[in-house]
Amino acid sequence: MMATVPMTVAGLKKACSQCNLLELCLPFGMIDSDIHRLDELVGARRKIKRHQPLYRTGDLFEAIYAIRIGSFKTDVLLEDGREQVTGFQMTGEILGLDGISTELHSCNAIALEDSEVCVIPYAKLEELARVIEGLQHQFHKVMSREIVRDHGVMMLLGSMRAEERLAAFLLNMSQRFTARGFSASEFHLRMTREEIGSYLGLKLETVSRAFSRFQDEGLVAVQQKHIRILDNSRLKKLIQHQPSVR
Amino acid sequence: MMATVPMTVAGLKKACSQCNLLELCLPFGMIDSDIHRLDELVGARRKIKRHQPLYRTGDLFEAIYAIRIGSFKTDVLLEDGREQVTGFQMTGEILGLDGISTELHSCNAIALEDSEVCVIPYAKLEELARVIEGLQHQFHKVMSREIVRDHGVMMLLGSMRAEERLAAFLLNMSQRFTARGFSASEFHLRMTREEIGSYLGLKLETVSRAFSRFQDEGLVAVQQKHIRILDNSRLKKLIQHQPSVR
DNA sequence: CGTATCCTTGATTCGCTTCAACATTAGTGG
DNA sequence: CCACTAATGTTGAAGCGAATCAAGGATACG
Repeated sequence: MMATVPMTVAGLKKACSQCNLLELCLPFGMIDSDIHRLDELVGARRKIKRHQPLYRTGDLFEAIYAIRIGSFKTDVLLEDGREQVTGFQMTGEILGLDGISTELHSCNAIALEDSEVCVIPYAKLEELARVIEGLQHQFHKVMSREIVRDHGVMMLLGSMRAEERLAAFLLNMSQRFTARGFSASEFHLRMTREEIGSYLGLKLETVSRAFSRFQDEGLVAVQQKHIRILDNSRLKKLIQHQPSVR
Repeated sequence: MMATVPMTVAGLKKACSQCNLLELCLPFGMIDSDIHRLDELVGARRKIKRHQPLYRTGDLFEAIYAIRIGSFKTDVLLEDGREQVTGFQMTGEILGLDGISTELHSCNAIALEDSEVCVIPYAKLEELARVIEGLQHQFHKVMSREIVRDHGVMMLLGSMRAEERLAAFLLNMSQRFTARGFSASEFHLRMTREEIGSYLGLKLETVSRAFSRFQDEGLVAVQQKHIRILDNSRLKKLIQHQPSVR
């Protein structure tokens, strides 16, 4: 039942200890000697083509995934067809934590571009986490970080206006690109206006209009999916400033 | 630094193995022999008066909490004063998971009524989870469940209309009261209209109006905080039905 | 290179918010 | 125990922000 993971999928090359995403991924903060012990944890790699699912709602939960290359969105669908994007994930981030609770995945994870993930069999993770203190602690931190992130999105959806939401989204993307060694001020969004809108609780037209207004006001330069942030500090102010001074 | 927890606060009476909240709380699903080993985990009890915080944003994270008596809200505050309620918690539910990620709490947990919690020192929890497989697994499930719950709230905030949100909220409360052996159709809300509104991303007036409309249509009987659900199935339909059939 | 997808922009509509007044309940102290 | 007062809840009218409907334009992908 818990046999060795097949080595066919993408070959079992080097694992965590050789990976350049260390500072972003699960092993972040672990000591070197522990990280070497992780190499046995990552079973195989899996390539996912653009627009293809890594997993779907209802799929049996067996592993979590660390993104090596590319990016994903996660979404939840309502019976009547409404979609809510619950997050966008970039390299080094972990997918699949939703499945632990019921042993079935509770959302869809869709690749936004051709991507590759490390498959981390969950049973093996729990086993190793019982032996490697640092791994246990890091894993808990990853889950907790996801909870904190979700609270931030609730704040966004529940209390912010359209332009504030988009500003928060852009600053968040910028910060995450920076953490990956890319430019903080210039980047390429992998998702459509509709997906951004779904994530922010807005319609795609509203997202488009907000982009245009930001452009008019010299906050950002927008050319389709290519974004250049021109005035970071004014974007930040936008988030915290009440519209009316009351 | 990690000395024994003082036994003064509320005395160290019997712990998990004697508790009647087993099926709802952390030990859910664990085998009896393991549950007995949990008794050393729960350090002390702590009483929190109505409107008082169990912890606040920025507080050092040292423990998670299981609610024994009463109920709480968690919220996040923005610099400009805006509040987002991120959840309401009832007996058996776990508070404080947000603190693991940075070792500082990232939200406020406020008692909605006079309440009592079991203090679970986090260091001790990690330690025990390395030895008791069932505890490890249960703890992970609790965290994952929180993530899944948060995704549900995002769906609510991002994709639903005011009446759908309130219907979803009422059904959720009903289901949780049921799980605690209370009536599914009649219960007392501990939170104000403003707090419900903050949670649902609505103003208190909108919540009040939605309640009134539900009452007019015979879905529920509302008398301030006392709620009686009259037509459960119609409430459920409300959530899934698109307003327009297109 | 052609076509489907994605994006932008305008006009109008609609749902929720805001502002305001009043009603009710809960909490406090005499 | 009752009177008083603050907190909470209800309801109406008007305003506004985002959704909807609609058309045209740019891009990217097969």
